[in-house]
Amino acid sequence: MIQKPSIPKGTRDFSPKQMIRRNYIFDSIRAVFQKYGYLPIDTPAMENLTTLMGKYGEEGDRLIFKILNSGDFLKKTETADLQSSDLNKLTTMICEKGLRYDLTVPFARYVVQNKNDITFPFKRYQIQPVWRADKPQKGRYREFYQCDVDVIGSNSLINEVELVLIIDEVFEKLGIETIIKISNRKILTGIAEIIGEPGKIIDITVAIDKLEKIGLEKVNEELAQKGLSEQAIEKLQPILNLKGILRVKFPKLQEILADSKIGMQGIEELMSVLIHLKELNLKNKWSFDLTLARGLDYYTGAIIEVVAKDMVMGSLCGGGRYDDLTGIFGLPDISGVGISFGADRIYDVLNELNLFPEDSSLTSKVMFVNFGKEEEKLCLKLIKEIRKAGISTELYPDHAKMKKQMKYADQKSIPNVVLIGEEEMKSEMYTLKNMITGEQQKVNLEELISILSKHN
RNA sequence: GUGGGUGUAGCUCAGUUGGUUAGAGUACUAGAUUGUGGUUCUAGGUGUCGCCGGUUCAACUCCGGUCAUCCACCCCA
Repeated sequence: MIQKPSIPKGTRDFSPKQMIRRNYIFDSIRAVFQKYGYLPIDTPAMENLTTLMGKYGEEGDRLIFKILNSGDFLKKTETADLQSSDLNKLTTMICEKGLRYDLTVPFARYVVQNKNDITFPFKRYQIQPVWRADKPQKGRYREFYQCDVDVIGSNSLINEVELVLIIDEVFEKLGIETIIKISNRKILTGIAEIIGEPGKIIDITVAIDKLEKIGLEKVNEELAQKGLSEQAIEKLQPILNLKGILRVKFPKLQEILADSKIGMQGIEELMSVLIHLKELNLKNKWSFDLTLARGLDYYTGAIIEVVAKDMVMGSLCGGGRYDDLTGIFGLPDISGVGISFGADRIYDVLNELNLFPEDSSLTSKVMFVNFGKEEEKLCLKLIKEIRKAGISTELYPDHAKMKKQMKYADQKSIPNVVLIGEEEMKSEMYTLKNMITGEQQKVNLEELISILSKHN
């Protein structure tokens, strides 16, 4: 029986046209990364589960694709294990590898493993796919590419500033208008401290994040549901009600956080970054956004998120500072900061807003029509010379009807066609047809090459 | 994990209160045009109507289940 082929949920094939466009995104981003002095690395698609688990929060652990051990994967299990409902325990017995969930954790692992060969601060970029067992929907895929830049082994806030410059430059280059949102986890930590609920940072940040979406009342409800005391919620109100421009917000925040050392430090760090940005005349809009609360557990300082101005789509880029990601792997006191561009979402935005450049230059410049055996032989010789001149050239491989060959050239948007039949073979003057204007002329090889090199 | 929409030709979709032979556009192939594409005209369809079951004389149509897909929530790039 013939089965209809398909691909796993949330994955996609990419056509040549799509790949050309995807490569345009990757090339643009890579060029900017290199301009800022970052160097490339690659890491394996799969990592040991011990490397991945516990780094992304409870939700993250659930979304990691686990790989079944090869061979007799049940050999470590007892019947009781299989029947028990403790899936986590069972998972550790039958899987020891997983597909990487992001590029930051594998990078931290890489740094620890190669610490002796790395000169710090280490600036690296990495463009590779990651996998998440999420339910697919708009702008959300189970396999997607991240383009990461991170610098590890430097506490300087200049790194944060430079990352924002990279963001600004990438999106300017791609022609997407964005809003770069910036905050600092320490401020949120400080807030949690001040209201007397230091253990509830995550719940508080998630709730604050929803402020715009669901409103103050619902946020308060949710906080109560998460077990925050009435007093704590009361204390939080002035913070949730903070409005206005930076000059107004900051003094108020400073007032509220005066007793929190970490909170004050967060404000100071943030200010330092923002003051730099103000001097640097960014093309994209940027702002301090307290409601910005990135979910990943490991962020400790700056938090950055970028959204498109003209389209509703999740974040196109996100990141922040992580003070101790390498500590878990045995290399403490090394701070890193980095961001990640979501290439697939950027693709969707460029596509939707019609911002992809014309990509005509990527098909062959000229196609030779195939008239038969003798003609083929001559064509191959001529084509060799033309390719030597750096011109993409193809010969139609089959001795098909002229109409079919012309149609092929037309559909591939090949701008020139050369016809060599009996007559042309004799005279060594070849018929060159311009497919855009429809004009034809007789030329020799030299003229042919010179004409084709012109319309580059 | 929770909720909703949609599954009919390669693609985009029509298809009447259930009724006999399942439709359009587009794409594709051939011809008009034996060495000339994009326009035009003509001809060309073996579609498990997503799958399984139920109701009915009769189901693409109604009901139940299931799978796929899209959207929203959650979370994220």
